Amino acid sequence: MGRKPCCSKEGLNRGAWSAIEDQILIDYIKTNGEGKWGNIPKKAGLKRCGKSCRLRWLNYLRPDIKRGNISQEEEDLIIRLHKLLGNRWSLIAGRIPGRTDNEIKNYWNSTLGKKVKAEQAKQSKDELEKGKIQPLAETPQSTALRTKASKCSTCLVTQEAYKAEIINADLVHEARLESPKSGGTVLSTTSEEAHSVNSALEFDIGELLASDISESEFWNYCQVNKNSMEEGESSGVARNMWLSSDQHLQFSEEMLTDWIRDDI
DNA sequence: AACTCGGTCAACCGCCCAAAA
DNA sequence: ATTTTGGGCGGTTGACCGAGT
Repeated sequence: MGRKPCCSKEGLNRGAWSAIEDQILIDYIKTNGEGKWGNIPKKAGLKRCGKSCRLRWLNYLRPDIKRGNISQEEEDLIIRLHKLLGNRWSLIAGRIPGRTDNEIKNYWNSTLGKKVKAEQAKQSKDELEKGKIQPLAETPQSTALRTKASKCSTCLVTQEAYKAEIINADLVHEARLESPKSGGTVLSTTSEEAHSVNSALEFDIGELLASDISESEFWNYCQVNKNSMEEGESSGVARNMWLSSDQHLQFSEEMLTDWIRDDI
């Protein structure tokens, strides 16, 4: 039963790839194409496991990989996408041509993450000094949303789950709502409880990310959601939507008026 | 010159899940 | 229906390098 193992790990090379190994892999893929990584070591005569071949090709040898420093535009995009998607490096990389998930992850961990953190700290400090904002712990909004996203390429997000995420404090683990127009995701969640909620209306995040839905479609979703709210809940949802969309969505005044009447 | 330290990045690890058998 | 694997992912490691002392 099951599949045969792709390769034995014994007797395989590890560590840095040599130029000769690189050339063997390039030649093989030029002739046979990508995929079937498990077969490559045997067929190409490489003493590497299939996983290692795949990684080497995708992160280094692929012809469409962009070399050189990350530009300012790319950096801005990475920051925006990270804000939207969290540590979902492959998704971020998918939207930055020529850059690999590994490269972006490394860049974030070594440079960008610290930079963003420092800027945020400075911004908070400035605003605090100007009296624009209350200290975080005292701000009622600070508990509204946590925006850490996690791996959810296959997770299903339900309307009910979304409600649960936003409204029920016990279930608010991670939720986000962003504009597809801004190049981000619509909604993601990792709440186990929320996942277990049944609903007829399900959204596959992977599909949504790939489908590039329009803002009006997105807004329709919000309207449907809103209409299913109990009295008194919609304002809370609206607030959270507003908070989460503040920097990314360009909702019109009319759109928002109905939602944020009392709560902000 | 020798050493330490911190940053960078390629490569590996371990997990998850869809697909194959 | 069940077991097993391959592929894909994010997290982590460790080699390497340059700056500072």
